[in-house]
Amino acid sequence: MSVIGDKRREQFLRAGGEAWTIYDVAKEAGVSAKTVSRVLNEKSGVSDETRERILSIMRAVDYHPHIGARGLRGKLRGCIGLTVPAPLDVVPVNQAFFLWLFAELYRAFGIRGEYLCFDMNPYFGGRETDYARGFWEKLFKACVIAGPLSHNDTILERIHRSGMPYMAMGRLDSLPECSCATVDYEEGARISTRFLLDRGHRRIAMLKAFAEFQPGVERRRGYTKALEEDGIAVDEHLIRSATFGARNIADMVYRLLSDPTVTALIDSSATEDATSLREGARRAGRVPGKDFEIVAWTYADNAAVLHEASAHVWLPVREAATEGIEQLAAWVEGERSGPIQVIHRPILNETVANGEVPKPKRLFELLD
Amino acid sequence: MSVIGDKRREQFLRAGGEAWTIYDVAKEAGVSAKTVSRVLNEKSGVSDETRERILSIMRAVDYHPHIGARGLRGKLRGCIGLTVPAPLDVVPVNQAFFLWLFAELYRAFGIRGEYLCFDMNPYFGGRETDYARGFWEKLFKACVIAGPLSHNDTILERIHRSGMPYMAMGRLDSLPECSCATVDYEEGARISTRFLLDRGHRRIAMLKAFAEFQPGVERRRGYTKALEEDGIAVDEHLIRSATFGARNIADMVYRLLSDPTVTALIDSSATEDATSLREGARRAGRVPGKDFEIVAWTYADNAAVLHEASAHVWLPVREAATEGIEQLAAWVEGERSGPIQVIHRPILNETVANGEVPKPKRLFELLD
DNA sequence: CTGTTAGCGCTTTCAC
DNA sequence: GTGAAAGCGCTAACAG
Repeated sequence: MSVIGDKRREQFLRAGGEAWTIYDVAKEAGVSAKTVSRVLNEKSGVSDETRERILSIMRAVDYHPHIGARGLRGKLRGCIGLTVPAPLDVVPVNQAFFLWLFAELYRAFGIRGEYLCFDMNPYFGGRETDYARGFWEKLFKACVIAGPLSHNDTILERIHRSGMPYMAMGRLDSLPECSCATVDYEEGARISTRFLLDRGHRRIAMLKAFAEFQPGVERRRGYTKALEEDGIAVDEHLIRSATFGARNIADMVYRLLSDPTVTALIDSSATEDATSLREGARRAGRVPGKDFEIVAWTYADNAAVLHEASAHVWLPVREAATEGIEQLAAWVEGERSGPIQVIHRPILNETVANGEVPKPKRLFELLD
Repeated sequence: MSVIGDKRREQFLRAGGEAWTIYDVAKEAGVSAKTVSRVLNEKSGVSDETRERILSIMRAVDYHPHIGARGLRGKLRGCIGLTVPAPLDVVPVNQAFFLWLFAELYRAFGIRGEYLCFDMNPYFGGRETDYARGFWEKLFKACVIAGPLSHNDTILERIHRSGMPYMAMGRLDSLPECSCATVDYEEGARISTRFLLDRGHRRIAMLKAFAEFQPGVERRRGYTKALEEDGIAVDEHLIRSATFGARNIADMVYRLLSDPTVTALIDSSATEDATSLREGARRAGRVPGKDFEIVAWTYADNAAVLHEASAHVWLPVREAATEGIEQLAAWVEGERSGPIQVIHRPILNETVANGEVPKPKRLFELLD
């Protein structure tokens, strides 16, 4: 039962094709704007008859509230944000992981009709912008921070203090109480090193990623701790930071293995690409799995990134993220409050499947 | 040269941690809000000295304008929208295509610091919402409409009339002047049919997708036109609409080929999955490429979706989309105005590579 | 070069 | 059950 029939609808569209405001609807219904607002926000204090009348006018004229105006007076925000602390074309985001993450966010938020708003945080005018600007500009009602945080990040603390729902897929030493869903990289490095120490190695090299980021700091700390447990001093030459390129990784492996006293290698470079490791070893005249032992890190459960490895350390980042996203959704819905703290432990696996994992592709790598 | 030093910064944060408004900045600078607004919007009429002072205060207190308030008085909008006319888990979106599209949008918009806002248009409370709500709610400054439009879509016309920049990756018979970047499906069907007619076939079957959508309508029209050119009447039994499942496609192929008079098949189902076609043929006791000829459709240039096919029709949808996105970016920047009209012609290719294209995965299909 | 006033479309507060 | 008035943070129009 529509007050304004379909045929008459056109004549109600305002001159110039402007959209209707709450006042237009109110005038049409012969009520005040406040009553329309009450209907809009599903609040009580409106008779069924009035409510129906207003709703049918809204439908007839295709009324939509101005999302910015709502956020101005009320505190309502528009979107669920997805930010990356470092530009997408700089930080290595895996295609499969991105697709997975998008699907998760769809299930948690998209399905409920939320907007999902990406801030890709580019180098804009030569330098990065504030990755949390979506919060400060009052666009985001909640935010997922995807990617490693710089070890001297100061933005996260401001987000944290704002009280808005957020979930970082990484932690920060400087803010242990932050809301996060991640993996304990320190523990990953510790058990990797422990494993090799227990097998008698004393000169253990580590190839590590994310030098300038928190996960890199954690890797170093775990490695150091394990060595200290056995009273072994850290030799700085045995730690090398890899950037996110195959050539660089091969180079770093070559340099580490050129030292003949090195009998073991932890590949925590996070590339999951065996070829560049083999290439580096070959150049150093070393045979992986034969004259040195390897522990390789992987994001895929029970995956054999490198069949020559003695063990694989599985980092359950997706599993942590799934829980974190769920909890963030609950926080947005007011069913809980923050902070979220999901920190999964890496698992060291000595028996791994035989097949090799296909080389992962970065987000903007050529497709097909 | 900052008016407020880093150490003094904290004391300028308002009590309760609320964000600064333009008035706070103005008071701090000893000017009016309008002057601050001018600086914010990079407008002239402010002395260099005043501008610098205001800018340094903004930096010091980390001022960010309220994006909603800007859109309220000014006409500024927040995000570049990405909408799907049908829910993402219903319409078959290819993973590779999605990744490609995201990369294109990143290059066109993300790089400039624009927000990219997805409206996934779910079945919300049992039915689809208006896929253009991001426009009506004044959230989108521009919008890409990704996916097939329903043949009786009425929303596109309202977007068109609003004058906002938009680009649909599909057309609508009812709105030939709409802004779009797409492929001429009618022409694709026409040349497919023409090819088979010229090789002497008279009983040509067509497996077609998107029954309820504009591309489905166009397929039928092209097929019909070609037959009519040769004075052949359309036999309704020779056209079957496939839904987006492998089983359904095999079924439909089986039914079409069960008719022994059928000597040719156009597979415009858009699945790019050869296995279900072969399965259907097998069940009908037919040998593809031997006792019937096939024309298969593909989105990948020079791809052999089906090595038994006599010809492949390549639909350059990505190529069209790239141009469309570029033009949309120019429209947003005010360097041009709408509507965008990029309509690429499909190419019929008789010589195709030998290898087979891997089975494409849908957006939310299980990964790895 | 700078300020004042009004008002964007909504929600809050308070009154009836 | 309903409305009047004020105000959220910003910018347009106009004034000086």
